[in-house]
Amino acid sequence: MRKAVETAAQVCPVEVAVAVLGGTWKLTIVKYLLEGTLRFGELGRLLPLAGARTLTRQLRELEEDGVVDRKVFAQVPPKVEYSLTALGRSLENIVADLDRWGTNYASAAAQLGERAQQKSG
Amino acid sequence: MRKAVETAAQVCPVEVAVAVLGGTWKLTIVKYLLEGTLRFGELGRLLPLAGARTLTRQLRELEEDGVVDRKVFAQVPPKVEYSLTALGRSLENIVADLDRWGTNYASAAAQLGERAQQKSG
DNA sequence: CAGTATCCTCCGGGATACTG
DNA sequence: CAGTATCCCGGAGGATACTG
Repeated sequence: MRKAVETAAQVCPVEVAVAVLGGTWKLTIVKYLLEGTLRFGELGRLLPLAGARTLTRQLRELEEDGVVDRKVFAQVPPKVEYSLTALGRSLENIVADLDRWGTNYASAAAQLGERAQQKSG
Repeated sequence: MRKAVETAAQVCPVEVAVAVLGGTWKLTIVKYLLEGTLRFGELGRLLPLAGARTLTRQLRELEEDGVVDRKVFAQVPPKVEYSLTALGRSLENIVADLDRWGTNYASAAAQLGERAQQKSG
């Protein structure tokens, strides 16, 4: 259990959830993996803005937190497959809800933004 | 719209959700506000680990992102009330799900931890 | 009471170069 | 292909002192 998660556990269960899932790219990774196993390079192409080092770390943390499973094939060229654990799959509804909320938020925020512009402009 | 949120919007709706809700304390604040309006000091007492400066910033960001509403009473001693906007209230189910997931995670992680201990110890 | 101002530290995340 | 090593920067979050 990572330190951030332990601290969160002292506070509130929802805080635990954000400690595990809150990193940049993490929930998007989970969202993609919900559709099936992916190799490292495939994830990289799906997330063009994420660097290899960052992507690696996010995946390692998700692995350490028991959300994703990492399978290394001992071959040349190397091949590593990422998939969700049962814990990861249990996020399906939450991810779908957050996706809807985020979509809705984007349009709502666009209107907030317009009003803010009228205030300041 | 905060920069972090804008960046997230370029990536995926779920990333937007974590950009808005991902800060330390934020979802816990929302969880408490779902039960009713709270004053600044009350939130502070509910979150003893959060400093005043941090709490203030989280609340301001939530306000800027249209999740919470801040109402200042022009009186001495000062009084400020925080409540959820419609956007904030729309998080009710998500917060409940994350709370359940976090609770379940804590017990599942305890067992992962035991196994990890057996590996490394 | 509800903050602000100032300073500080830690670490997430990115850029680049290199490797088994 | 799937990383690691190294360096760097910005920003989140905390401690303390002060204020309208």
